[in-house]
Order: sequence, then C-alpha cells, then structure tokens
Amino acid sequence: MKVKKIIDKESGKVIERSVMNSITIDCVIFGFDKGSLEVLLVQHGEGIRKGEWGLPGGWIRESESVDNAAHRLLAELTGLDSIYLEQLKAFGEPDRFPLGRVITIGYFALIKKEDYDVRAGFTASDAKWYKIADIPKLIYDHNDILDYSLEHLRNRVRQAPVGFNLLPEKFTLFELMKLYEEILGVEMDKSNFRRKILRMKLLVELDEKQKDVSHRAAKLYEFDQKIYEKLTKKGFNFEF
Amino acid sequence: MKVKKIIDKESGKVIERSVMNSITIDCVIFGFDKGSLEVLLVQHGEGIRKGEWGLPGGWIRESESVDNAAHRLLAELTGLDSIYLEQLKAFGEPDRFPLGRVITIGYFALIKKEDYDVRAGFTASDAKWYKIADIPKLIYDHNDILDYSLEHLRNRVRQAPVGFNLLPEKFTLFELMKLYEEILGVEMDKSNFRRKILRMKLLVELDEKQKDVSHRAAKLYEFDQKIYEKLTKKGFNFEF
DNA sequence: TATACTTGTGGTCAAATAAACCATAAGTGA
DNA sequence: TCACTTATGGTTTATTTGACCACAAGTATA
Repeated sequence: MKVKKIIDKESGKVIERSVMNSITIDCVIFGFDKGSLEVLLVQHGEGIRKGEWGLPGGWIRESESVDNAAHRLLAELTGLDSIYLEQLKAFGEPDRFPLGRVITIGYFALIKKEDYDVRAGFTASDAKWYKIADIPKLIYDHNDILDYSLEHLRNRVRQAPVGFNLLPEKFTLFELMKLYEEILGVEMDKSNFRRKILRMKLLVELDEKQKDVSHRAAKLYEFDQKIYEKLTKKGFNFEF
Repeated sequence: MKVKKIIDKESGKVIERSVMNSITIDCVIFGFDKGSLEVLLVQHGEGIRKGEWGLPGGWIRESESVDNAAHRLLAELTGLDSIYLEQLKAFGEPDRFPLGRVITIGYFALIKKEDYDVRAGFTASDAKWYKIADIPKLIYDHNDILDYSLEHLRNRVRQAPVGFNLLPEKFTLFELMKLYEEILGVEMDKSNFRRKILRMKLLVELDEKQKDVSHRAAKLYEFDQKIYEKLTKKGFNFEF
C-alpha cells in the first residue's frame, strides 16, 4: 500500500498516512449565484498537470470509508462540513489516468455560496467558480464527470427537493424559480410555479421581505425541515 | 499489482492476468417469475466463506474498463450478454471485507428469466434464484448492497421503462401490471393501468393471444423499441 | 406629483389527467 | 346452459396543469 505525504490540517505539519493507491475521489461542487449555476474548479499546483484546471479531489485513506473520505476532502477543499453530498458513481476507463490504472469515485455536492469563502486547497494553486457555460478543458476525464453530474443534478432536482441546498437560508419564490430554470434549462410561469411549490407545504413564509431592490419587495421563505426530509425520502414530483 | 488465476472461458485453461487488487464488482441480478421478483445468488465454492451465499461478482482486470468488467463477469456468471446492466455506486466501508481493504462497485442487472439457464460460475458451487422475501444472510455487506439495489429499482421503474427487461418478449398487460405491483409493493387498478400504459404508445399490440389459460385469453404485447429508447432517455413518469 | 415601469401576488378558464368504479365481452369448466 | 373468471372498454368526478389576465405595491423618472 502506498504511503503518501499528507499535510495535517491543524498543525500544517507533514504527516504520513497510508492511502489506497488505485482509487481516488473527485467532487463536483455546484453553487448558484445571481441566476447562474456554477462549479468550483481547482488549478493544480504540482505534478505533471501543473497549471491545468480540474475537479477538486484526492486519495482515500486506508482507514476511512469512501463517504467519509469525500466529506473530509470536501471540508479540506471548501472549509465546509455538513453540506449536501451524494455519491455519483465510479468512473473507470482503463486509460482515464495517464500514470497508471486509477478508478475515481465521483461525488456531487451542493453548497450555499454565501457560506463559502474561496480558497485554494493543499495541492491546488488556485480555486475558482466557473459558470456552466464557461467550463474550460479539464484534466483527465473530468469533463465527462462534470457532464454526468449535470445530468444527474437535472434528474435529481425533479425527484427530490435538493436544489434548495444551493440557495441561501432565506430566499424569494422568484429566486427559487430562477434556480430551477437555470438547472433545467427551461422557462417557467411565475404564477404556476408559485402555486405548485406552495401547495407542497414545503416552504415557510417569513415575516420578512427582500431589501435593497428597486421594485416591489418579495416575501422571503425558508424550508420546513421536517417536510423537507419527508419529501426527500418519499420522493417528490416536480415536472415542468 | 496482484496476479490472479483466471480460467479461460473457452479453453478451460488456467491463465494469468493482472487484476486490480483493491476493487471488485458485485452484481445484483433481478429476475421475475410467476408474479415474484427474484435475485440470483451464488454459493461460494472456495475461500474462507465457502458454503455461504452472496452476490455474484469478481475482480476487475488491469486492462478493462469497469463497465466492461461488469459485462464480462455477468456473461461468465449467467451466460447472457446484451442484457440490461447499470452501475449502482461504489460501496466502501473500511471493514466491509475481512481480508483487507476492498471497495466494491455494485451493478444491477435485469434479465428475462426465460432466456437464462441456471448454472454455477467458476468459483461458485451453486447458483439459485431467491424470492425477495426469502433472502438469507449474505456474506460481507451484500445484504446492504441488495437493499440499496431494491430501492434503486423501485425508483428506476418509475422514471424509465426498464422494468420491461424483466418480462419475456411477449406479455400481457396484466403480467406487466403484476410486475409493477410486485416491485413497488402497491395494488393497482387494472383499468387505469391499461389506459395509462397504452396512452404512452410504448407497446405494440400483437395478433396473438395467451394460451393454456383457464379463462378468457388476453392479448399479447411487445415493446416498440424506438419509443422505448426515446422514453428511456427523456425519462418517463409512472406515478401511482 | 404624476406617470411609467417592474416585479409580486392572486386569480380565471379550459384542457389534461387521475382515481374510483361500472358494465359488458369472451372465454373456461361443471 | 349456467356460474365463474379475467379482459376490455367505458363513465363520472375530482384534481392538476398550462396559458393568461389583472391588479397590487413598490421604484425610477419626467
């Protein structure tokens, strides 16, 4: 089993820990800002692909579960824990990685950008949000993984209320609709959207309104956590 | 990289081929018979778990993609190729495999039982169909993988017409309904089911009827391959 | 201050769909 | 012939959808 240099998060010291040598994790981290869906990419700061952009990822330690490895890596990469994270699938074309046979397990994460400060991870020289339409050519098969994630996201938001993980705690119905429009690539009717989403009783109307807008301020809403969980399990139907 | 004994399918000779040593594939193979959903399990013929039942699976070769490995293993295990096969996800608890750290990638397959002859695979002493309700305690985390697959199947049949892969080429509407009832664990209305499924234009009515039944014989149907593919991509909505 | 403009919010109406249920057809077996 | 079973094709009512309208409530500008 390979032993890889790992820098301890707290102390900054280099420690040694055994990792699995033919399996990695790569994360597709989605965010949403001003009507645009975005993905967090990192620029590699070392290795043969120095300078090129790719998905944030890393190695799995010998003693941790795959899910835990994904959570750990995501915390290291974004500084966030307890965010929405889901395994996508394993990607395993024999030639996907040039230095040997490595299978990667894709994860997909949805984060509230308001909670996140951009910063580069350990081995990354830079980290940046890219709009979906502006994704550059990425290393290895990362463009494929990203495409797959996007497809997955589109399916997922129609079957469970996971899209909400991309919005701030408090949001207007219009913002929620714009999120769905952006993810699904469709146009919706304000009025019908409002009727449909309110009927599910998923949202709690707050005693608060938008501020600093140059038009009539809209009411703010947040989720009802209980109904959210129930609908996440049961599945919900959000067709347009 | 580990070198593992592999018996060549055609010649029966033992050949050596390098395999990945910390990743396996396990397949959950569903079949449907006389109104019951079933799973194909194998009894291990060698190793520390000799005699115990588990999911059919195997090692990934150094030179093949993960998907190809799944197809190859399935052909070796069931004698069938070109059947419905889909990756589930990777299962990677650190202690799931007692002899070292091994992550397994789950696949799920749907087969027409009429096409399949039961036979044991290379390292298996026996292979047998089990009704979902009668699944015994399986090796490693295979019960977890099976539970996950079942959940996945339930979601999948509501979003794509994949359940059809479990039925014979020609079937009656009643048989199709029974399949859905069994998978989803619900009761349906004959009349409404018929209306709904026929409206999608997915089925082709044949000039043929059931035989050897002691009641009015029902018309047989088969799929329209073109519409089947279109609906598989686009997604279809089969809520009850 | 009046007016235009923008977005929010609450409706209407017709068409499509779903759920529950009924009636008859077409076959079997006694 | 009759009783019985399943197939098949309705009907009826409630619910949901989609398209569209009208006014409310604010801002920006003349």
